[in-house]
Amino acid sequence: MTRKVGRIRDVAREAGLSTATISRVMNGAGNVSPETRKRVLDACSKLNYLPHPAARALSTAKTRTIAAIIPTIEHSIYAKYIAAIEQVLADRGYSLVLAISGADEESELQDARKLLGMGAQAFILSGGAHSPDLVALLGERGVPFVFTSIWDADSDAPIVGYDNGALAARAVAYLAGKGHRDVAVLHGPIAESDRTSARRSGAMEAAGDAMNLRFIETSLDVEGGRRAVETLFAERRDATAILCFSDILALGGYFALTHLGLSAPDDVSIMGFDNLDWSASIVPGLTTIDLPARLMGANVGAQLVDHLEEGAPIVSTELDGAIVERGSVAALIA
Amino acid sequence: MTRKVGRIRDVAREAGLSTATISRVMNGAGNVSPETRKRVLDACSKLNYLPHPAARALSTAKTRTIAAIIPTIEHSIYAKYIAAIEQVLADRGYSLVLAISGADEESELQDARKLLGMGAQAFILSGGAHSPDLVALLGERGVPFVFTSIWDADSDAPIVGYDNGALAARAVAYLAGKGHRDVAVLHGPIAESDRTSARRSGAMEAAGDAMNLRFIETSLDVEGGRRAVETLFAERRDATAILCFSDILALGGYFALTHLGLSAPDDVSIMGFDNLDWSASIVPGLTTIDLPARLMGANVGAQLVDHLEEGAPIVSTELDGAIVERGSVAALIA
DNA sequence: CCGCAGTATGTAACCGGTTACATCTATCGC
DNA sequence: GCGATAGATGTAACCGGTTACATACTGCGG
Repeated sequence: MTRKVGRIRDVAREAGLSTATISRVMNGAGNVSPETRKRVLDACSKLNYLPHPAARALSTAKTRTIAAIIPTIEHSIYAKYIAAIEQVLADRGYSLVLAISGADEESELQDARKLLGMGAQAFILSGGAHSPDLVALLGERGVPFVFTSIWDADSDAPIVGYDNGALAARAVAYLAGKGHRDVAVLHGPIAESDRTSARRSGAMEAAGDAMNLRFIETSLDVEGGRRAVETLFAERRDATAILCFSDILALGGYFALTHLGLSAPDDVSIMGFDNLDWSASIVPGLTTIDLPARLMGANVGAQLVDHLEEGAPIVSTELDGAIVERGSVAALIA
Repeated sequence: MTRKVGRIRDVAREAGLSTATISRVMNGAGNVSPETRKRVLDACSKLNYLPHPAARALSTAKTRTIAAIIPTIEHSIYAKYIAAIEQVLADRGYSLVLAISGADEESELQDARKLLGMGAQAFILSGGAHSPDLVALLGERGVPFVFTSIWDADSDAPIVGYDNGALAARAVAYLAGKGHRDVAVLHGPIAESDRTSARRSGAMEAAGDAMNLRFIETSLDVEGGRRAVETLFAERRDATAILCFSDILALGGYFALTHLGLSAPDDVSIMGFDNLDWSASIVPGLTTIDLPARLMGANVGAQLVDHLEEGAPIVSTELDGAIVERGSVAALIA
């Protein structure tokens, strides 16, 4: 009934050798004569042998599996980032197990427990807000983990990410440099992301008294951006620029403007955050902050593999973002 | 050095019982007296015990892990679908291992081998074009798999998906009903997706001699859509409608129109495929075909778990799409 | 008072690899 | 010609659970 899959024993019998030799060939280790190696490989392919992963994991204590827990996969910025992780892990012979926690610390902890119970050897976490139990759980078991998408020079835990506050400040300074004093700042739910609050603080600080920032919290999707901008303009049009803490919101902003018969940058300037792939194609091109999502994924993936394979230390790394200027922000003539 | 993690033996010693009893409690099976159960649970939490996944997998031959191989994660339609799969698997105590194959049959086969060697108990594949070796590999090992995103009533393998040809035909018929005769059809690289060719055939068939379809192949991203539409209008404007086989392309199309100073649906009608979440927010709202990505993910995930847990048969299921009418298609007055 | 059924628990074989150690053979230096 | 050494291969313990089977104890009917 159950189709018996070949075991190492069968290969050994087929090749007339011991299981130890088969194992040596499979792992490319030890001294094996060329003829023997060939005999083994022939037997393997004849029986279509694939080592039993659990058995191997049991004796070596290695699963070659790394877990990532993200709040959502439905924003392209995460998709890019996950794609980069998957790619580097795959190149190194590792697998990515994914859990989507929905920005809830408690369910993130549950996910981690499950993934641990599935053999994950390392964890990639998003942001810096996590249940203390989670950190304790991983620490206690000696499972390496790294926080991503944020930067905090004082963090005890390894971090690979960018400084959200500083980048937001840079965006505000950029707008200030273009002569904008009144800017509406759109962002997603603060409660759901420490990145959002970091960006808010950074923007606030950079603005100081010289500028008038108006923060608007909305849902983190295109419709949220659209609604916010429509509401903003329905009330009173007192902002010369709209800074969106996600390109997603900016896209909604464009739609709102179209709907109102207005357009950027003539009627109002608009600036994003993320540099999603359509932001160069939209008309006018969206001036935004490029986040190194891909680089971040590749970096964290490579570091974890190096750590697991060779015990290399995980070094916290601050990645930089960059303003990419396109046509959506006007210079105000004072 | 290496922090020893508690084993079942340690729990047994701590509780003054045998490993068999601990195991029985951990798995909720067999007859265990209430007091004993409590003693075991206390010992577990005291030692912070978590069963070793590989050991468990080795003796039970179950890893509670399901693999999905997708061509890319960077189109929201896949992200939605993956999110749905992850959710249902997580609810059932399963994990999702993800591989991104980039639409290449050979690397898909490699991925599958790796995932198999990682303990995946079932596979979720995209589309119907796969290496015969892949199907053979899975079949031989008795690993269940299902194709998704397509529908083929004659397929031997289990399929959960929608009929791309029929849906494209429906879109064409819809445009015909609105009086359109000349329509440009934008799509991604044919070589990369059997869904695309299915849609082409369906559209062609529905059009027959009554309509004049002009197929344009472009890269499957916003910029690709934009370029295609700009080129189209630069040459000669002979189409009254643009049918995009992905909302992504339609978005680029909108941008192109804006760039050219034109607008839908007055100057040209535009229709999409996918019903991505921004398609209701764009102005004018995009008339498109809603694909049941979420439902598909949930269905295939649930079926595979049921199959693995209870041996339930996997039943091929055709899911339906639906035209959602918004404002981007004009009715032509003949 | 005996035997049987049912419940609770323990014993140990087993899952399929890896690998330390043992064994055997061939080669080399002197 | 002999011991030392290196290379090739085999033996068996071990990784940490699960589970069939054995055992011990309890209560009940006859």
